[in-house]
Amino acid sequence: MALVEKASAKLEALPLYARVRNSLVDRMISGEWKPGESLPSEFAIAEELGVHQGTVRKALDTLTAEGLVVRRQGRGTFVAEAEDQSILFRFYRLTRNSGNKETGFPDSRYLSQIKSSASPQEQALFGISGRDYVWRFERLRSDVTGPILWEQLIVPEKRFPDFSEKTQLPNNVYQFYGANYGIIVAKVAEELRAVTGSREVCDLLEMPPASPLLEIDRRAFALDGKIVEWRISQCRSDTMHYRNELK
Amino acid sequence: MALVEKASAKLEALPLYARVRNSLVDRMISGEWKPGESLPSEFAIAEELGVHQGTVRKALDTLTAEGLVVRRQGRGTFVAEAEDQSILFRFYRLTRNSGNKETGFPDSRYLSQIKSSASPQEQALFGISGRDYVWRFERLRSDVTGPILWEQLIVPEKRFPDFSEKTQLPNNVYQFYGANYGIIVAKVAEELRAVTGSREVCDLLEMPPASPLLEIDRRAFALDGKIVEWRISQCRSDTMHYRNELK
DNA sequence: AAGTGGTCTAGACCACTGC
DNA sequence: CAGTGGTCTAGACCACTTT
Repeated sequence: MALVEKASAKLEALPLYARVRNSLVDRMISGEWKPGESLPSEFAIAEELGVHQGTVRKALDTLTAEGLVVRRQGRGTFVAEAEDQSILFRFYRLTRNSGNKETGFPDSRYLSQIKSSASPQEQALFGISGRDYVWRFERLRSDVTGPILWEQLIVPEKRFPDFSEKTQLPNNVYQFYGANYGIIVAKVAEELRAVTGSREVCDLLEMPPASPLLEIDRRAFALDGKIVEWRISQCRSDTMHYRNELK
Repeated sequence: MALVEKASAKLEALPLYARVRNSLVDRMISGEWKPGESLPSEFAIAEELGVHQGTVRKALDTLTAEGLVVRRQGRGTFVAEAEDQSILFRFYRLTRNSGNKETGFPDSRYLSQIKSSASPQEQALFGISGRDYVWRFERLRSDVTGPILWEQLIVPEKRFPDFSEKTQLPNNVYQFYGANYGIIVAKVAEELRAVTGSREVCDLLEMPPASPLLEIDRRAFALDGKIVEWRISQCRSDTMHYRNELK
């Protein structure tokens, strides 16, 4: 039952706490603990794996730093939900320019929602074949002041088997992925560019044609390292900006 | 000599390791240890402050996570330099689009360099008065393929007393701040927008007039929490993009 | 009161660096 | 070889949450 024989530990590449961390991640991937559910206590994990509680703590500290679990004193350790660490700042960096009025979380209007075969680029991105399908969503996000951004969202059908033309994506899609498919978004990579808005998008955003827009090309990675979502957004840049803090 | 009486620890708001961390940061701010210099060993700090070595380790782990120190097994603990954690990715997120040819670190050509009184916005930003001065640098950064970005860089004279019209800023200004003024840039906040390039900037960047440019408004914070540099960059967005990874 | 995570001390041993 | 940071165990006590 021990995670590894301690005698062989010296031969292993990774320190013990890192192997504990990995074994916990594996069990999250397998779905043993879904987002929002609690993990066993430090002592329980330590006993199960045959290591000291302090070593388990270090593994859990690592997971906390990675944002994969949330620990609450007196309550327990929980698989992080997309809600935790305030999605608004974790994955949503767009902010109104000033007059910091809270305009609330943006609402989404879906413009289209179709299943189609994966393009070569999508095949490469998602690691799927030409016979596989992807779902493409096109939506317009607005807050009380009006339209903010236009967005195309693409996911591989394989990982979201029972989608249909009627599937309603909620505002917080990452929580939706977690709750319904056990998919934990562990990392997001974004590329930002300034582009000239097409006539169609400018119309949707209620801007003059050829306005400069902030384009965000985002890939969301699941715990297993594979891309589960590709998203291209074009955002008004007159009233909004993208915030980033580097430490 | 002890950091705090342990008896009074219960009354303190912060845990011991956090107070150790803060006292170490204070000494970095005071200039006792400058960027690149080494701190005392864990045991030495522990003895000096009258705490256990494990507590000092936790404080140093925190500082490592914050990027303020770098630890090297067998050698010691060093105040982080701007070079550490590879400046290219820490504070320089601009990358060529594809054909990932390494085009090298961009070179800078200075277009102007003047001292002038602080505008109201600059007074607020830097916390200085209307009688204080700022230095404004305007530069064009290029790599082997040509111009990449135009940039205006503003620093308060107070913190950089012996600047002159002849001061040559090196490419890596943060290392320069550290080595020459003991200023450790602890945090950088950026706001990104898409803008329409002015005729002058488009000319400098060798782009058609009114091209969409990626504008980056950046404030650099020193260890003491004050802003030490304000920078506005406008970057070509046809060949370059801004990369960001959210975890 | 019992169970959880958070802090702090204690000490052993390992791995790496530089003399 | 001595000195550094890195890992791992061990156990005490505290703070918070739930029952």
